[in-house]
Amino acid sequence: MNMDKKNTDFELFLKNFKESMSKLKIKNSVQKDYILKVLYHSSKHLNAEEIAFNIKAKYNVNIGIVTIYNALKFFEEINLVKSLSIENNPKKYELNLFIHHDHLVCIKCHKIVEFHNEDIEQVQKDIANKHKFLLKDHEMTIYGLCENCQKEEVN
Amino acid sequence: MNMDKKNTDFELFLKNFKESMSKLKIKNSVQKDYILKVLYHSSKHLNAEEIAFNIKAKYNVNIGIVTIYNALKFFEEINLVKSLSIENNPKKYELNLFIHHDHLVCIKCHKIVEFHNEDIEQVQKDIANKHKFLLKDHEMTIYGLCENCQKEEVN
DNA sequence: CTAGTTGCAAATGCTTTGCACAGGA
DNA sequence: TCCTGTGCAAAGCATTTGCAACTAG
Repeated sequence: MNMDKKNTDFELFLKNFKESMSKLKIKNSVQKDYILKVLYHSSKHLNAEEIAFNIKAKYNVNIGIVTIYNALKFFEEINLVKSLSIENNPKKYELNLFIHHDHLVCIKCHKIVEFHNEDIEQVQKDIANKHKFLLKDHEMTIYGLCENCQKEEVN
Repeated sequence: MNMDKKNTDFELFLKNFKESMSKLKIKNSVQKDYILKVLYHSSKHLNAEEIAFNIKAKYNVNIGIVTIYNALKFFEEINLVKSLSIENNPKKYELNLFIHHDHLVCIKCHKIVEFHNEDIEQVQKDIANKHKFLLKDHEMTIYGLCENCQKEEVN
């Protein structure tokens, strides 16, 4: 996907989002637009500070960290964003637009790789049923050493 | 398992633990003993404050919260204890003595149910291999509403 | 004796809250 | 205009750090 295509896709997504908000009588703001824009275009999961930093770096716009937290909380409530907590690090956020996926995390460099696995999707249903839980979501995180960090371990 | 049996088991476990520490030239302390005792006898996952509270309640012994954190960190390093972070709540700890298991968490009452599933154990290996990660561990947490909380939802 | 442990007080770091003000609808 | 969203300053809370006193070996 080239950049023009991705930008157009984003504009479309943003337009839809803003229309939905209007219907729900929720105010739009440029701050929310920028947060979504950065999340949309980021290949990595970002924490609140990184989102603010990226907006400043890419668009030279300052957005208060409180606003970022407020917006992320709101986005999570409406299920547009998902968060991921790894150990004691700050929460990382990503848009929740596509198919459910889980994460592989390198315990050394903290690189995150996404994966999707149908067996896991099925197993979660069986386990929830067995324990009479009404399934809402699941999170699977595999910890290990990525290829690069394995090499460095040898040194 | 009756209480006498469980206490005897614990005494044996503690004896072994202390001997291992001695061999490694690591000092023992009554504080660590109490922390292990509470974790051993708890059916639930406990956070640092709860561990301190339980030691006070059951044995009328005061242990500084810093000491609890220090000990838990040490226990995690030697792989005797595992921790579990759920959303923004304080980390919960459990002894890591038995077979690997994962968790079902009720999003309403925060009840935690443990489960073990061989498919998940196998799938994690396949995924780690596929992405050339050296597998260390994994965590799977299923979120849902437990039986009781589903009933309450109706009201 | 002495190196490692304890635990108070203070610091840290992420996140939330209180509130005055700005800006969408 | 009215009401919600923004964002500074301050608070909150789990956890860590600095360090003096203590203690196991």
